[in-house]
Amino acid sequence: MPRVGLNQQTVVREAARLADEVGFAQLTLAALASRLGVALPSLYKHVRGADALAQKLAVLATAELATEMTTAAVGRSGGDALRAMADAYRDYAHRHPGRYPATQRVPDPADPEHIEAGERAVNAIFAVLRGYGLTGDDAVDATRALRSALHGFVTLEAAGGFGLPRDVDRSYHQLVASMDISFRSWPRTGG
Amino acid sequence: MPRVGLNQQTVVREAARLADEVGFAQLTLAALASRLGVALPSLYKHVRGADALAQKLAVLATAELATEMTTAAVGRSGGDALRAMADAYRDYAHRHPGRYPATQRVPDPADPEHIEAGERAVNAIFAVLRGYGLTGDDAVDATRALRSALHGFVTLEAAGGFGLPRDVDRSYHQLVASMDISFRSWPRTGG
DNA sequence: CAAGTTTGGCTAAGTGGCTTAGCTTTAGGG
DNA sequence: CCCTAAAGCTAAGCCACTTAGCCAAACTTG
Repeated sequence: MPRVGLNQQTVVREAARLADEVGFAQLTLAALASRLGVALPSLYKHVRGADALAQKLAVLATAELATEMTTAAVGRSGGDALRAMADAYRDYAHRHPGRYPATQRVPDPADPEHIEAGERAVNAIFAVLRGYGLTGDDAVDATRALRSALHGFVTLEAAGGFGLPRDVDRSYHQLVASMDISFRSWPRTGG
Repeated sequence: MPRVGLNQQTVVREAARLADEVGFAQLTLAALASRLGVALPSLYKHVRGADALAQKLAVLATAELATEMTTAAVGRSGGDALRAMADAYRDYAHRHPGRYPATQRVPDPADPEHIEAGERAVNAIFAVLRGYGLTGDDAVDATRALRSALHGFVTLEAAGGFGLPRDVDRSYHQLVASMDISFRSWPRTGG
């Protein structure tokens, strides 16, 4: 049997591509193996199992998303930065419908790369909020609010939860605009 | 074989209880059958399969949630109504961690009960927004924003996505307060 | 109350996913 | 050139869902 020459990285990368094509929930070791041209159990030489694969995919996707959020906000501030980051966020979810859900997995404390990626994403948001003068507890609250709004919107959109004909892009822009207003007049707690 | 006397309603109700105990993702026909004291295939006399069960559970949970949201807002208006409804929403997700995820399934057009439940939930939100003077396209956008924020928060919270020590209840209240501010000064489009 | 019918239970069997065990063969290093 | 580590394989088992087909309980009706 000629060797295909896989390693963990190639396996995870192909899993990401496959997930984007068929959906995160339909990402299966069987499909991945056949896509890579090996028998299913061969994958276990590179990943510890289905759950570990999802975990590694989470790292990959979180890192990508963090990078795109950071890049979008660079050189901007205030509402400009917020809009750019929010657009980058939703854009990523659109371009990578299979990877995006993976990013919601809570970072594995045993995986430094995962921790780092998660921190980069949060720090990108923190940096934007600093432009609104939000720090400390206020920044934590505002970060949670922003993550909730963006994640919620993107998730509902992907699930087909927005039934009415009203344009979805516009709704998103309104949501971001309303967050901008909120951050300007955030109820300060002095944290 | 003595009959247990199941019907679709008892099956779905027990599924809801079981989901709350073990989690929606761990809700399995095998576990449900053993809980009900029958063999697994017997369930097929009452439900068409695992997917249909999830669908029926979605109807049950959506109807419950819609009722609680509506009840919470009754007799209140403006920020009062918003806070009451938001609290009811998160409270439901806390009390029914297995049912809540089921509510995210998009209503089945072929199931009038499901459609009705979904409409009741949306109408509850619409009613609250009317208190802010939001109607037409503005109300659609604002509804999407509110649903996104609440769903996103509750989902991230349930997933353990809020790592920092900052109190989560307070963050939620801040989020709701910020939505209140947003709705007061919603960027009108004249829809 | 008896007979017939409906129906809610059952067992058996097949599919597809994940996982482990253990073998073989390739590829690379001494 | 041989030896070892690793990358592939097959076989086999587990668990979930699903379908088919049987049997007995309960209801309906004369």
